Amino acid sequence: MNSSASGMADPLGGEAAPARLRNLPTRLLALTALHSDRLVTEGLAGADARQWHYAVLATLQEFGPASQAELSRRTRIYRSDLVTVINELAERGFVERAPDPADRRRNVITMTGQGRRRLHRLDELLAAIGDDVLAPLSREERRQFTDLLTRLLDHHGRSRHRDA
Amino acid sequence: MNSSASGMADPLGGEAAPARLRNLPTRLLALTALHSDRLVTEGLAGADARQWHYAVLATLQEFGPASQAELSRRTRIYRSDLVTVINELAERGFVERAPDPADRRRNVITMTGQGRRRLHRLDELLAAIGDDVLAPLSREERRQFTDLLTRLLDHHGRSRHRDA
DNA sequence: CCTATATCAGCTGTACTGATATAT
DNA sequence: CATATATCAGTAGAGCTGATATAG
Repeated sequence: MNSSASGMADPLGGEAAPARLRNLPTRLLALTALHSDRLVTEGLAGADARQWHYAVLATLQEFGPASQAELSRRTRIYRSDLVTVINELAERGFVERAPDPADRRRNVITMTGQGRRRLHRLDELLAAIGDDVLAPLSREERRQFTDLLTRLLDHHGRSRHRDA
Repeated sequence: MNSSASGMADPLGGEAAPARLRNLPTRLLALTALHSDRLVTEGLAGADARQWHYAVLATLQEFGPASQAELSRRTRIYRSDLVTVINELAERGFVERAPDPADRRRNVITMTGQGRRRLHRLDELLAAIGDDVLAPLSREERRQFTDLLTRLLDHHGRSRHRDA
């Protein structure tokens, strides 16, 4: 009656998780983020967009034309993945890619007027999705929540673990 | 070692992200979770374990022997993936898989003594990792943080998934 | 010579879907 | 027949790595 006739992990009729899991902060964080990501991805997909599109357009808006390498640094999108993202944005007329005459290794990515309009549309969309994700929290709690996340991120951003 | 000679997205010397991204709650959540997941995965890998192992052992400890379907419902691990997880745990002697004589569609999964010891070891490990992830927060802030996450999860659990 | 850039090809692990054999 | 279980095969997208051609 409930659901799982295929290999599904019980969307609807789930039984209770053990206390160890219910109270594990890292797990709560992972599950919340998973759900949030899903809402964001679905919401953007409905407008033929992806998170990475927004990240690139927002960066161009704030810092002006930039090379792909710079966009990579600011958005944390891998340069290899950025190629595709810029392709998608260029196909849709939101950015233009042109070789940099001053440094011919680089492409200069510039946002178009359409891209600017697109960014504003995505601003609205993401605000709505954010409201949905944070729905159960009061305004003050939302402030708290983003503040705590920012502090966690800052802390870990300073201490990088990469090597081994 | 510090920065990008290959296709890397700026481990260390990243330039500032635009305000739109720095303030986007869904993005903060995603990045924090990504980092947390990485610490958890690495920490557990150092002990030849995975998050799913812990979820299954914790469930068995709290609710006793169970079928794979029940474990799937309680842990949210897909049944198809549970097969592998149980294999791994069984190989290591932490659980036993036996056909259920009362319902021969089922396997009954039972935790062994070794499994119990393993669970306690992972409890300690995860507590240490959690401390690491939440390091910059005071005890009261940690409480707040997990409380906010729980409320978000509960809220959304009614519509899409279920936990409790 | 060494480094940075853009691009390409590919890997890994996670979440998820679909199908099947078997049992109830 | 309809449903539940365990298993297997496979997909989609994210995050990441390595290599290469080219430019500084």
